[in-house]
Amino acid sequence: MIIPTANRKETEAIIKQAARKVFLQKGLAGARLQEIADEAGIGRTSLHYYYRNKEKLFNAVFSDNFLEIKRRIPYQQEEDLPLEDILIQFTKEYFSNAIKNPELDLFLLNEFCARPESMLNLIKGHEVTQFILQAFEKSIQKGKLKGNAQQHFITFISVTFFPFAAKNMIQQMLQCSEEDYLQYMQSREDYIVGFIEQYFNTQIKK
Amino acid sequence: MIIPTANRKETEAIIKQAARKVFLQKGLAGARLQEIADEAGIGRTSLHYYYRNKEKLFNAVFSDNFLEIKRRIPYQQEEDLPLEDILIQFTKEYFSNAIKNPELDLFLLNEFCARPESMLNLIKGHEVTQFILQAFEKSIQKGKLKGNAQQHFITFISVTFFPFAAKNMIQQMLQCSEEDYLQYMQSREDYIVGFIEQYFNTQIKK
DNA sequence: TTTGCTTTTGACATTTTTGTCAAATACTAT
DNA sequence: ATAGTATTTGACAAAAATGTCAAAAGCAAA
Repeated sequence: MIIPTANRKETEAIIKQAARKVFLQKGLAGARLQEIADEAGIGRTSLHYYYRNKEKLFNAVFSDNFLEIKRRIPYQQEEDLPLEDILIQFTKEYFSNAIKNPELDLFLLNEFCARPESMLNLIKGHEVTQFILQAFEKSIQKGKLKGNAQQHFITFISVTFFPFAAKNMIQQMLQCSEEDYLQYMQSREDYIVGFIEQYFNTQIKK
Repeated sequence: MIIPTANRKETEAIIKQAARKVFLQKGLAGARLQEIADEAGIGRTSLHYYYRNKEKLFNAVFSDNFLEIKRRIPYQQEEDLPLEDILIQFTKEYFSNAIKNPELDLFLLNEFCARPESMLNLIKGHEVTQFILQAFEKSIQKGKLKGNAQQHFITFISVTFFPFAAKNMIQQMLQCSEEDYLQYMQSREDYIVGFIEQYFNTQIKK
């Protein structure tokens, strides 16, 4: 009798990491098993041994990323925090995770397009979206914020999520290296905090 | 002697339109020539007759989209307009085009990832990026705006570009239909104008 | 209607990518 | 060391997708 050795899990992890890299860069259709194998430093045939086929491999990597996403989107039910605090807290935790994995965001965007159902689960199982949306609504109801909750919500997602999804685009637009980009993203966290304080707070003063 | 009949151009247009649809939906790697042919209502072999191969077809469609994108990104060299006016003008023209073609934005984002080189040309050939970035810089230099030009630039791109790229994601998050989404985008144009006036203008008053 | 061209079509070839299998190798417990 | 299992490998098969070609069909002018 043989226990699935630690080595197996290790290899699986290496493969998934390699696959992840290639999938994120090239997408499901564009990824080549050979490239993944090379990246993992194993023969292509071994890929089939561990994961019968491309789709299975993709799903394996992907369900991992589900978990990663949930980790990345922290959610604390302190209903009564002021809007500002909710947004800032979310931003901070989101950024600290997203900076480690900027590629994931574009991938997500695509999945929402390619496989909406599976993404729906992700959202449904995780109420943070509704929570933030409602935070905007409440703030408006209380007269602390002017305007439309949905639009504010979209704005908030845009300024936090998009810069990661558009990593390559931004690099090209600002004509900067990856290091510069990461630098921008590092300081962007503080920028966003300032943004929240100014924009979602000064609304009423107009 | 025969003049390339009007019919040829027509067929080419039909093919390109079909190809465009499939490419935007599936990306270069994911698109199948057969599907494009079906979509265009012609035999797959004819595709090769008009455009020798997939890449040529892609480029043909794509250079059209280059034009489309350039059309979509209006650029007038009125250097001396105030920042606000520049941004608002850009936003209006951008929105009027983007609403007709939300798919293009996500496609672009992906291409920047998968084929950065070809995207570079698009940007290089069109100075609007630099123009807007510089508009931010000038405004800061003049003391009319506080903060960092790059960050503001990213914010501006985020709130305009992202909501189109994230069409499906937003639909799921707001749990709304496509019509609702388009509705939101319609009214978002005005929202953004308000946003520009408030945020990129009130910065100094803090 | 014939000539000379363009366009379409289907059969086929090629290439690319994925998937299978059995033999070789490595590993582990007895 | 050996048996038994896990893993790797390379040769091969199959499938999927692209690309080529020549013959057929269409069309317009003489």
